[in-house]
Amino acid sequence: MALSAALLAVAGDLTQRINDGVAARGFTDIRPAHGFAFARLAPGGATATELAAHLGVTKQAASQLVDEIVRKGYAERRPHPGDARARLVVLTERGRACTRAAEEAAVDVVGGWAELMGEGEVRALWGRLARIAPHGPIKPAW
Amino acid sequence: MALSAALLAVAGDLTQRINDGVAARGFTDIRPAHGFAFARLAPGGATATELAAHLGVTKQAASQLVDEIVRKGYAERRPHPGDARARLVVLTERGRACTRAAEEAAVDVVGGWAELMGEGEVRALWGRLARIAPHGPIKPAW
DNA sequence: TCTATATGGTCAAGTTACTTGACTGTTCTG
DNA sequence: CAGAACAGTCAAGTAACTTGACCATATAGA
Repeated sequence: MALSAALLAVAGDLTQRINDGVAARGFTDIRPAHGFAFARLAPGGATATELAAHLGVTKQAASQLVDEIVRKGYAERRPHPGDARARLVVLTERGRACTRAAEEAAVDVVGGWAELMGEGEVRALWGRLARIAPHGPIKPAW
Repeated sequence: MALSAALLAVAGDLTQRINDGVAARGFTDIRPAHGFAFARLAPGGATATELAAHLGVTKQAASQLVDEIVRKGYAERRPHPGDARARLVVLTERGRACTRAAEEAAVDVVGGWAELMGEGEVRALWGRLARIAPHGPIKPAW
């Protein structure tokens, strides 16, 4: 159970720091959940239902999240080529800028880890984590 | 950012599996957050304010959580020896049984990891995590 | 000691990020 | 070309928090 707490502590700390870094770069109106949505949208966009599956929430919740990021100018809805029911959600330039800010912030934080334990160790840690739960839920379950 | 997602995936997966294991052992009316509260209460109890600090929530939220676990029979409030303002929250036998169930479930899950990557690797992983964010937030920040 | 401030806890109300349920319009399947 | 499956939306409900106001006790300073 201590291992579980350690994992949560690291995940929570990292998420918080990245969010702080993103806010420090001028994007103060978004939450970490939006960042994980951006990650799914970045390579070519996605539908609301795909986003829902990625985040582990209902399609209604995903749709609400899309409403919000569209309203705030981070994404836009386009007609889906090849499926008239669906709408493709794609990032705007602002959305891509925010995603870059998140990447920068993540590099900063993980760089701090590298000072603590060495670059190779960080890579090894990453590799092990990726093998344990490759399709685990992104959102918290509690 | 992929590292962040991997961490969250593992933390979420582990938390979920432990909770499922606890439910399978007959404790179906609690959430992971309660488990983290139990971990703080187990060695001699704690006040609501201490619990709030441990979980990273307001004292009101902690107090509500205590109300709930008291109502469900997992803990009880006692007068605090040496501070008439405070009340010491201690686990009941049911609370301790639930904590043991959580430990068992955790052992099961982490045992699965050991099959995947070896016992030594799991220990190494644990050690590194503990060094990265020894006082990170237990609760999700998003 | 007495007073001022800090602290532990509770009560009440408000907020937010979800959920469930019902519905429309479009696309697959046999 | 009917009927099931699916993308999306609208509306309402809910759970787990939050903020704010308050009381009782404790601690520190004059």
